[in-house]
Amino acid sequence: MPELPEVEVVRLGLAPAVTGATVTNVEVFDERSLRRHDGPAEDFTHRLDGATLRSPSRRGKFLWIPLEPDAGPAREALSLHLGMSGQVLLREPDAPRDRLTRVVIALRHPEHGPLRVDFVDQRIFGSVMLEHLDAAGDVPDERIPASVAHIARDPLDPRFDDERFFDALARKKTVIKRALLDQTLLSGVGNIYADEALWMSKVHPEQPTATLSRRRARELLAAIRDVFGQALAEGGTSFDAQYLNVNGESGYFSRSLKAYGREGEPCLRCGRPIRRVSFMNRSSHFCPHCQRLR
DNA sequence: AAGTAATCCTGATCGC
DNA sequence: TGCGATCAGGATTACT
Repeated sequence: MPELPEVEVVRLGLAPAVTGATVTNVEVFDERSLRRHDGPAEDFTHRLDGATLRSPSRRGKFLWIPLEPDAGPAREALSLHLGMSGQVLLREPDAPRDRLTRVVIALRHPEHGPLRVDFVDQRIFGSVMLEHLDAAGDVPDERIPASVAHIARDPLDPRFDDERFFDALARKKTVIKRALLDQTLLSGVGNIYADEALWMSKVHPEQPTATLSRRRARELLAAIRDVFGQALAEGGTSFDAQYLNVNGESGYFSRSLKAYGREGEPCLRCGRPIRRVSFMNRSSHFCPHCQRLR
């Protein structure tokens, strides 16, 4: 499932294609993908049609493309969240559509000509919407969508405050994996990269956050950045401008996973079998030998 | 404040 | 061959 690296690969792929392009047509094939848009599909279609797009931004797993305003700072953005199974595909204008395409946005770029942005989503947990951009508060001139306001910065954000994150962990009365998945503490981490970062830093997923030493918390945060960077590097190498594959399940990043999905297979450090346990209605994969509760 | 459960969903897979 | 059950879970909301 798409987490920060996958969403960033989408952003990087979209940037040259959409920046400065004008929307020439919008088609909604399944209104459920607009569930989070405040208004009917026609409202979405009419407001987006004719708009000129700016360079896309991202925080955690949230992606948005500001619309060029008549004057002053951008006030509106096209927001996308991939949910569990969302994909964004760049296509030629007359290319066939994937069966699971929910929304199609046709563009004309001043240099590259016409092209299509297809939002494909099997499980429809993802969403597309138009929403307001508001001042972020802590940084002048930074504007973020309303749906992102309550999300913490992600660990690749230069303004992410490491010490503040450690302080929050020390105060929390919960276990570390739950904290990693809490997007208000830090954003961008999902089930797969949580397991990977915990394995890499040898932290047990159910270690209470308050008992994690500052030093181990620091190692864990470094591991998150490592795992993200590695996935980004892989996504970068297999990136194709015509096809932005972000399907994590069959996706390319799975090649280097050390814990997730490896139940019963030998731990790549100690050789003992990786265990899988049920946790928060999902799965945790970890090495019971390397990752001890302390 | 923390944790649980329900909600939103469909395609792939598996047992019978 | 087909059919029902199971699984994959990110974010949000409503409760306890």
